[in-house]
Amino acid sequence: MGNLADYIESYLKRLLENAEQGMIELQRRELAEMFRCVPSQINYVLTTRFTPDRGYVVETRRGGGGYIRIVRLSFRPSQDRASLIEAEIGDEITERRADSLLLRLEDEGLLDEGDRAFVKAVLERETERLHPSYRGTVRASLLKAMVMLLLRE
Amino acid sequence: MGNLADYIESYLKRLLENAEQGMIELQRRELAEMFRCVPSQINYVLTTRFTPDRGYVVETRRGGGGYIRIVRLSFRPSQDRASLIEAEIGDEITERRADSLLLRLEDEGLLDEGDRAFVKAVLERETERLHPSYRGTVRASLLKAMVMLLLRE
DNA sequence: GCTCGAAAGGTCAGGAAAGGTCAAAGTCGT
DNA sequence: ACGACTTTGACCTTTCCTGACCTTTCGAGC
Repeated sequence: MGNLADYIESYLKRLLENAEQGMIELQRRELAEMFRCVPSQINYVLTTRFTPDRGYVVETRRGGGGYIRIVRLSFRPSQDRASLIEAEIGDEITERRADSLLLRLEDEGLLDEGDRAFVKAVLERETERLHPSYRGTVRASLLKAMVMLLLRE
Repeated sequence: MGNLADYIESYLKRLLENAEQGMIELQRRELAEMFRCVPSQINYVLTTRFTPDRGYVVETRRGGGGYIRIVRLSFRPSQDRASLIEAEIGDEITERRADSLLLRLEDEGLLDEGDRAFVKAVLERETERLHPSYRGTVRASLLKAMVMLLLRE
């Protein structure tokens, strides 16, 4: 754990711990100066460490007065769960597999009947008019997004 | 949030909050003097932040006794959520309009910062690898699905 | 009424100040 | 020596702010 990216990561996480609302805002250039590295190193840290899968969202703005904002999601889908969802769903999924995944989540008590029905209905409605060859991937995107939102705490 | 445009934006929004009928009227020159900037800076703020997509309408009049009027459009009206969202998003949507809509929902207090950022991030991630000609429709599907899920309850 | 000048607001292009991207080079563990 | 991860730097895009110049409206004086 001795490289620069790790130091920057833990510095940012420390800031986040102490931040109200689990959100910090800073400038890329300043941070880079602080760690004496090129600015693009900051992007590297952000894209490898502060991803939605790991429970973070990064928003930025360019131009004068630009900034980088890191939000720590209140729902932190546990590492396992996030990667499990990712692995289970993948880049595309059939309707049958989507259904059975939803049923399984309901069985495990992670989703209630109403949520499951709602997600199922949205999946059907949003995919039916699509060209068949795109349904699988869109269904996967939709399912991942909604499940992530529902499993938050 | 450290630049002039942001300060002017939040000043105007504060005025709007306290205004009856969600409408304010002011003079460009005065406002510019107040913030010690050139008048055209006001136009910049108006065209970038108070757009119809974000839920505002701006009317102006030149000449003696000229003015700038900003009206805030509110969602709220009774119409049920689902059809309102459907109407607002439609079959496809650009990234810019999606951002505007999310900001508007946050403005209205229907979404918090974290949820907005999360939805924005998912839209970007799930959309970037797609063929450009499909992005608009997939983005619309994802946005509708997530917003409905978040506003349900 | 007309004309003209003053008093609004509008437009646009350019420079400066952020942050973004990508590929090549470097490092490190196995 | 290989592969994965890290670091760097050259070049790109977006956003902000200003200033020079343009258009519209009103009203005073003819």
